[in-house]
Amino acid sequence: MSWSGKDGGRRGYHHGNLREALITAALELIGQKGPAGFTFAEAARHAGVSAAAPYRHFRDRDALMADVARRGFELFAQRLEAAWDQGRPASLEALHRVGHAYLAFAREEPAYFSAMFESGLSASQHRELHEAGDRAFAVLRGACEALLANVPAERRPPAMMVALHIWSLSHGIASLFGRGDQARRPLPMSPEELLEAATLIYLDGLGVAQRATG
Amino acid sequence: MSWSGKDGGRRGYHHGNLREALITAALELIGQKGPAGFTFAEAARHAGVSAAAPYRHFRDRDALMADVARRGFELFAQRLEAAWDQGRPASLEALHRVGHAYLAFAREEPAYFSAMFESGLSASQHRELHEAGDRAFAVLRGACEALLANVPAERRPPAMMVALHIWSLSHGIASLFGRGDQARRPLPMSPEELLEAATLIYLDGLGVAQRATG
DNA sequence: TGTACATCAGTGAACGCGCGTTCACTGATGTAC
DNA sequence: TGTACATCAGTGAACGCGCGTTCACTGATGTAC
Repeated sequence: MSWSGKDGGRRGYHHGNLREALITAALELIGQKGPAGFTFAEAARHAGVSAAAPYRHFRDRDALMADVARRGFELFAQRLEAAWDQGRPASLEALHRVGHAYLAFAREEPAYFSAMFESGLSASQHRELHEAGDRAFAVLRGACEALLANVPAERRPPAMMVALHIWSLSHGIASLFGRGDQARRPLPMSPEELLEAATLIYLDGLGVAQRATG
Repeated sequence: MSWSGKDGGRRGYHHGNLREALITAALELIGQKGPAGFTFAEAARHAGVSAAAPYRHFRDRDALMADVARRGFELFAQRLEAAWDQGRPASLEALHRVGHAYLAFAREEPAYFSAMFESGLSASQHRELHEAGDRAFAVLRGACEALLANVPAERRPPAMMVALHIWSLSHGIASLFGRGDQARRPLPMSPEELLEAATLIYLDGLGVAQRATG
């Protein structure tokens, strides 16, 4: 039974919250079988509803997938934002927390992660999806700006570039080693350690690590 | 017509090279519609052959996909190896070439790239796939060892870690920005520039950039 | 408070479709003698 | 060189299946008066 309710029986002819139930079902299926192994019909079955019912809420399978991905990006942005916690107590420490949050999201929410990055949806065709992705990136970018704030202007690297570098690094580690559904390759160290070490070395190369800790 | 032959007609009852033709068809289909949008039946149709014919060459769809991915890793390793060119004329320059080759592969061979990294095949279940992936990584690892050779032993970082860092960075950039099939997000600089800058900064942080150029 | 009515959110039957898979078969190819 | 035979690599028909989608329908809910 996928729909909520204490008594274990449908409350009536109407489901009550089918839209949410379909999204939950989609997440379960994507988590189990990857973004390809999820069909409109099976999501309906999971929600305990006829195959025609989902059409009241989503135009087609892609629309449902896009909504899952959008929610994923929003949850992702929230998690990163919470980890950043306005850069307290120090921006470097907070940036490490953001990196951990990135990896934690990939590990704990593999279904969202798949829908966001591997579902084959083109962000250009789904405006809200694109915007939600931008909001998540903006958190990382804001963090990098704060981190660089103490660097003298004449030798301050562009925050945009730094944010792209750290995003790419985090994403690469998450994709290659940090997935929850299947450990892709064994590592001599944890993904978290790998990311933290790389971040430190990179910031050292920028010459901002020491300052950022102060 | 997918099978080779000058006259444009099947040479006879036998295809002659169906195995290759199926792999070519799979690559076309994956390139067009992603790793999910490829079926055994459609690959057969592309090869101009009945739906039952592929079973003479592959146990099932997954076996064909795994073979595509394995070939992808082997081609990938060759490209990286050629780009490295034994570290000539200097290891840093050669390492940049390897990075460019990584991005070029993702852009020019999106079908292979998808099959290798996004097809949902578990490397643990396909030994040859795992081994082929290791051979590709070994090229990068060898490059990092050469790059670090001039660093005094007491402050030399582990080549394994450096290779993992650079692989992750390259893979992240390729996944997020460098795909040939769909430009995922606009960038203020090219993926190549982004990767090259990150590599330089990172190596600077390791304290090996200057030595490596010499 | 009750009633009539509009709207909403489901049902379930039906359809065409393509896929995966099996099967007995047969044309083509290679080889032993 | 010819012939018999084994093996290989295809065919094409058939099957069950699940999916996507449409449709007229109907039970449930909300609201105007």
